[in-house]
Amino acid sequence: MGTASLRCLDCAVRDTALCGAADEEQLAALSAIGRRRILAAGQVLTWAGDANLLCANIVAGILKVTASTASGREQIVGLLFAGDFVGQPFSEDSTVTVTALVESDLCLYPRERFERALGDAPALERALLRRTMAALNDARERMLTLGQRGAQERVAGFLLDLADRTAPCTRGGAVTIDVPVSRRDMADFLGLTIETVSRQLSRLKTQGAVALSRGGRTIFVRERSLLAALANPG
Amino acid sequence: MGTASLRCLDCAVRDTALCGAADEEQLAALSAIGRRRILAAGQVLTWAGDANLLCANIVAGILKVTASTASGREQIVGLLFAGDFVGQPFSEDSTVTVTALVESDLCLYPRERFERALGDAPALERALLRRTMAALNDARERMLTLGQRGAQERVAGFLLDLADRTAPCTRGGAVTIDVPVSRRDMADFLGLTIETVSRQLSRLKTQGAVALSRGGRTIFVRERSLLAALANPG
DNA sequence: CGGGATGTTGATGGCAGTCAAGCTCGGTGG
DNA sequence: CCACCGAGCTTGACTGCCATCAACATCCCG
Repeated sequence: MGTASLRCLDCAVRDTALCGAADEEQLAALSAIGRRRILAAGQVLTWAGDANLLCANIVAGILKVTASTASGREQIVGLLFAGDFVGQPFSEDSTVTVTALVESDLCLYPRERFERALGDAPALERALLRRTMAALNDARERMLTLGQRGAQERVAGFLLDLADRTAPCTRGGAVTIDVPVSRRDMADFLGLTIETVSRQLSRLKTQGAVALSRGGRTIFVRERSLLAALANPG
Repeated sequence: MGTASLRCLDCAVRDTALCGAADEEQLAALSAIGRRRILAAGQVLTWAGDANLLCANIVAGILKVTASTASGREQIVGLLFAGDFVGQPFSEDSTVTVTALVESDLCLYPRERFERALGDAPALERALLRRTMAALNDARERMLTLGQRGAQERVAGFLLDLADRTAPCTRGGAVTIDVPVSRRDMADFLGLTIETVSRQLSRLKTQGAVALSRGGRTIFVRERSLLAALANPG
C-alpha cells in the first residue's frame, strides 16, 4: 500500500484526474486495483457492444469516443484528454467505441472492482457525478452545434475550443494551435465531411482569421475575436 | 415526517422516479424539502444563464430541455417524462432552459438542500449517477443522429422511440402513437425544419409505414419493421 | 360559422455531400 | 542527396438534400 499510493502521488494527473478527490487511503485502494497500460495510436480500448469490463483515467494522450450507424458512418461523441475519465461504471455493456488518437498512457481499473471502490469512497463517487454532468453539458452543447449550426460556425467553434484548451488565458490575441487530430476526425467530430472542413479552413484563411501550416496540423489564430464572430453570427 | 413520507409513498412515480432508491427515512428527508407545483403548458421552469436554484422530479407531464444559439435557433437537447429527474446538482448556474410542453406536475427541491440530502443518502446519489450516465448515453445516440443521419432516418427513428415508449412489448406489429409534441418541437428535437418533418411524415405515409390523423398528432404505425428499416438503412 | 394556430404542400435556391483530380509533406530507399 | 512514393490535405465541378419562402388546408375553439 505504501508503494502503491506512492506511485499515485507521483502521477502526472494526480490533481486533475478523478483521483484528485481521493484521500490517501482511497488512493491506495485505487492503486491496488489499477494498472498502467500504453495504447498505440489507432489502437482500440473498448468496442461498442462488447462487455463493459474497463474503466480508466487518462494519464497522457488523446482518445476519441465514437458511435456508429449501421451503415458505417461514424460520429465522434467525445474527445478525451489527460486527466479525463473513461468508462461507464454500473453498465453491463459498452455502447461506444473508445480509440487512441495518439499514443496514450492509461491507468486501467476492472469495472466491477472500480465500482466497489466508488462505494467505499463517497468523495470519488461525487467527483464522478460532477464529471458525468459536465460531460452531459458538453454533449448538449454539441447537440446544438450538430443540429443548428452551419459548417463555418462548427469549424470556427472547434478551433476556439482548441485555443481555449491550449491557451485559456489569451483573450483577444493570437494563439498557435497544434491540432491534435486528422481532418477525418475533425469531420467526424463536427458532423461534416473532410472536404467541407478543409474548405471552411481555407475560407477562414482568406478571411484573415487564421493561417495554416505543416500539412494543416498547425493553425495560427490571427484574430480570435474574428473567429469568435464567425463561430457565432448574430 | 409521518405525513410527509406518506405523501411520497402515495406518489404516482414512487417506483420509477429517483425516489425509488430512497428508504423511508431518506424519503422523509426529501419530502421535508420538496413541494409540488403545477406548470402550465408552455411555462418555463428554469432559464439558461439564470442561477441554478431548483431540482425536481416529474410526477406527470412532459418537459423539454433546450439550448439556443446566439441567433435564436433552438435545439431540444432532451425530453423529460413522468419519473424523470430535472436539474443540475452541484452546478452554480443552469446552462439550459426547461419548459413544460403540456401541463406538468413537479416535485421541486431547492438545489442546495437537495445536494445535502444526496450527501446523506448514498443510494440516492448512486441512482442519480446512473440516471446521469443514461442521459449521457441518450445524448450520444442523438449526436450520432444529428451528425450523421438523413431526414427520413431521423423522423422514422423518432417515431420508433415514441412507439417503444408507449408500447415497449409490441414487436413486429402495429401501434398507435399519440405524438406528445408539436411539429415545431419535433423539428427542434431532430435538427430539422417543420416543413421537412411534415414532408418526411407524408413520405412515410405513402410508403405505407404509417397513417396520420387528428392534425397529425396521432400516428398509426402500420409496419414497425418497415419503419425500422427506413430508420436504419443498410 | 369565423378566425387563428397548426400542419401540409409546392417552388426555388443554397449549402454541404459526392466524385475526382491535384497538391504537400514526410519518409524511404537508391 | 535526391527521386520516389504514399497518406493526408486541398481544390474543383457537379449533384442532391434540406432550408426558405409562400400558398393552401385543416383543426380547434369560441
